[in-house]
Amino acid sequence: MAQTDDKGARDTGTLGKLMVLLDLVTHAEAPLRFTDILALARQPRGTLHRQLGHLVDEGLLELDAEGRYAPGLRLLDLASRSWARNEFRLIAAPHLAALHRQTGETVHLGVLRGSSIIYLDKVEGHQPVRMYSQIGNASPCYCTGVGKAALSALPADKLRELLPGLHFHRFTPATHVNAESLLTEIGDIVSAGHAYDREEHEAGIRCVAAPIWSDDRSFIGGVSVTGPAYRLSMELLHEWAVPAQMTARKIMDEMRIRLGPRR
Amino acid sequence: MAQTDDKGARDTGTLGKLMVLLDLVTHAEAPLRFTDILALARQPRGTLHRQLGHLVDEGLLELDAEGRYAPGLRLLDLASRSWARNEFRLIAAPHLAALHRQTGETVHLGVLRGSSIIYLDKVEGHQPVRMYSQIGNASPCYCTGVGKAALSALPADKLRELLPGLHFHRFTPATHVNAESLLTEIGDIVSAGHAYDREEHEAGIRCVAAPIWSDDRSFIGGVSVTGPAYRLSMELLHEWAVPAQMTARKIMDEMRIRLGPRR
DNA sequence: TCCTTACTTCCATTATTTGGAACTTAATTT
DNA sequence: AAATTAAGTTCCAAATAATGGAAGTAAGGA
Repeated sequence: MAQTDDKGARDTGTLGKLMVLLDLVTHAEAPLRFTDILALARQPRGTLHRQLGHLVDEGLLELDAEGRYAPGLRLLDLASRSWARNEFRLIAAPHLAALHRQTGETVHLGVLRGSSIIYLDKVEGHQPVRMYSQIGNASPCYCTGVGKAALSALPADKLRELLPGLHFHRFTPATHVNAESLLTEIGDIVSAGHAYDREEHEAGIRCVAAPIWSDDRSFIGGVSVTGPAYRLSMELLHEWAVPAQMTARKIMDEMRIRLGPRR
Repeated sequence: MAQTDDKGARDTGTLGKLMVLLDLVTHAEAPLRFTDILALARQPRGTLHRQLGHLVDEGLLELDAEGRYAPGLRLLDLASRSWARNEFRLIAAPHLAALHRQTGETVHLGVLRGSSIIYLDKVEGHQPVRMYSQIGNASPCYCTGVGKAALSALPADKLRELLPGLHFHRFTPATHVNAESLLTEIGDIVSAGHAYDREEHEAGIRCVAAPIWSDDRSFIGGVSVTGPAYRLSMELLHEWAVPAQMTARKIMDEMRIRLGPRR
């Protein structure tokens, strides 16, 4: 099993239990106190206390003077190495830059992981970029351009496995809220070769995305051109579909050369 | 270089052992095969195999089709949340932008963690930024501007604890290679209120940095103005020292307001 | 001061990890 | 093609670490 599912995070094993806890704290809006975590994690006091202690010892969590737990900086160092070495990102980078030059809009690179899209890179305009605000973020697959494009490259059996696990959240009035309508659109995306996000994740934001996959489909991602709805009409977005698909094609070609034809 | 740690990274406990392994793989130059890791980690075959399996199950490592282990993408998602919520960075961001506008050079924000500086933010010019290439990176404290500035804010007893643990690596001819010369310079930095990096970490790169600390010294970091030696003469760098110190002062003032005066 | 709430420590019990060895699979040589 | 070597995987009794109920301590009111 190459990719870990959302389900994959079993809470068995010492590491599994600790990762559940780490997720709980990192996904919170603000630092959590011991009692808050106690209410969320179904663990006895003593056990939870020691588990949090271990995570703090390792720098995965930080405990401030007011006794609140927040994500630790150790994660940053680990992640920067993960990102710096990621082969897919390294291969894609120049092609993303070219697509950005061609379109003048923000370009994203994402990879499917379980039922989430993790953004690996972003090329945007002049302003001093808040890259991290996007890179690394896990977004749902059912309401993002890259996500839906990726789903269109998923073999039918994997797609059937994935769909029941989705929890549809209505981010905007345009968000898919059930598997049926999503599945219908995925059919269209397969034929067209590209996917649109019609303000489904964030109001006022549109994108067009093209899927990227390895021959054996063990790896699936996508590239997108994103921008504000006031500037990107659906007609203009349609024009960027072909450049996006060509960029995806070039990245796939280079992956085949660099990583071998099987994958 | 293996320079991260501090007393924190004990290899006792299940999590500690797994983190040692995770560090080993993330710090490697390239993906490692099982046998490579076996040679590096002092673990029996069976034990190592199960440990790696757990890390892969949790998405902290990834195992490719050729049986090579690489850092996993789960780390990216965790880290992006750690970064997005970091209070110090959020407070500092507008002040970094202002310093960048004033100097026209690259501005860095870093925090001392053990004997490493972890870069938390970066503001640089127009080019589509490779932020992650710097953000999150752990660099040694003894050869970076932010690092030496941070050391100058460390209480004497903490500094004495830290020094013997340093492993001096001669990155360039100008790098400090022993505690004595470093200690002498730290004395100068304390008086001056700012630190220079005279091409000590990377040839051709200079910077001036000012320390940032909380009242109780539980938190120590720094801000720097960095640029190529051909453009930043030592004289020009000297001019940026005051703006850097004023930026540090503003950040500290705001931290005192937002996080309470004790810290 | 007493009372409540929040957090921390203790330790006999329980569950997980350990690691040597046997086993399977893949690659290389004869 | 068979034999040989190397690489990776699985097994299970013993060793070790995690568990969790309960008792202890500290902080913040009334």
